[in-house]
Amino acid sequence: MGDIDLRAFTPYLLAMAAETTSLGFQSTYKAQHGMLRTEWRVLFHLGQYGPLTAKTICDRARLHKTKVSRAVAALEAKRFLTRSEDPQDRRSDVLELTASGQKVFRALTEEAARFDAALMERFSAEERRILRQCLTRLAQL
Amino acid sequence: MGDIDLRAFTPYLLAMAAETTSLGFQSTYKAQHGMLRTEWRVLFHLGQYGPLTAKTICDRARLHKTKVSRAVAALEAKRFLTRSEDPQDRRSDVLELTASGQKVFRALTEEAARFDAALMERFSAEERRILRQCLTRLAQL
DNA sequence: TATTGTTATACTCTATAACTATA
DNA sequence: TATAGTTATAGAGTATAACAATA
Repeated sequence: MGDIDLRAFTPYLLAMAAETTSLGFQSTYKAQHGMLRTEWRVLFHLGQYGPLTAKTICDRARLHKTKVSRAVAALEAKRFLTRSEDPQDRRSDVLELTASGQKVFRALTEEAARFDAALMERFSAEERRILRQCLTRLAQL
Repeated sequence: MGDIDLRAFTPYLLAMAAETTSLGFQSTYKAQHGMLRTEWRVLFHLGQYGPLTAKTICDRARLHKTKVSRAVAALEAKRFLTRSEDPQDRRSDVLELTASGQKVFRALTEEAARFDAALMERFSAEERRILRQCLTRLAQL
């Protein structure tokens, strides 16, 4: 060996690309709305799919229940969501975005779409298709 | 908006792919050699490019001096590198891998090459080329 | 004055175990 | 017994400021 360059090592390249691209969007949800990454992911799922229990968010977002629990508490403190008792299972609460939470969701999804479009602008349609396909498969290992 | 899926958001996809692919290789340097990610990166640069000062590693690896400082101390404690005074600048030490450090470097680079080959096996030559090119550009933003 | 490197501090992120209340 | 959710704790990652020694 000895002829490998770290810049040719896929996990390294992925980590660098993820770090670089995340930083830009991070400022949108962090600086503008005081949210952490997990909070934004939980807010996104509630905005996109409607009222859900924490368990459902865990399954769909592939997040551990402790992360969701803390993100939900933080979003509740910011008045971005409310809880109501789940009639089918009293261990769970159904979580729902407030009007304020929905407003932030819309602002963030719009910002995300703009951000992604700006990122992808530098690639051809073919490159974008292959990039997305490769990343999706690597993420699902 | 509202029609964006988080799985179509490039920074999210990159983060997922990076996390998934990193976990596998992490066990190699962590479990087998007790190293953290930054230590492996510093060790790699010393193994690949020979004796360097901390400053040079900072520049080449794009790592902050505090991270390099702590990684160097950890690698020194493991007897993977030694310091010697830089004749040109007494603020710096020249860092050099020990025989033990070189052995670990060779083992890890071989393992990295195998790991990468196994990852890329599922893609065509064209897909690999485009993936690498896209990631390199995204990492350099 | 500026740079190299170290130490201190804080915050984010990840992972796990232990606990509660319900099922 | 098992599951939904909470709390506590520790380790890892990131970022910044302050400092000592040297340039």
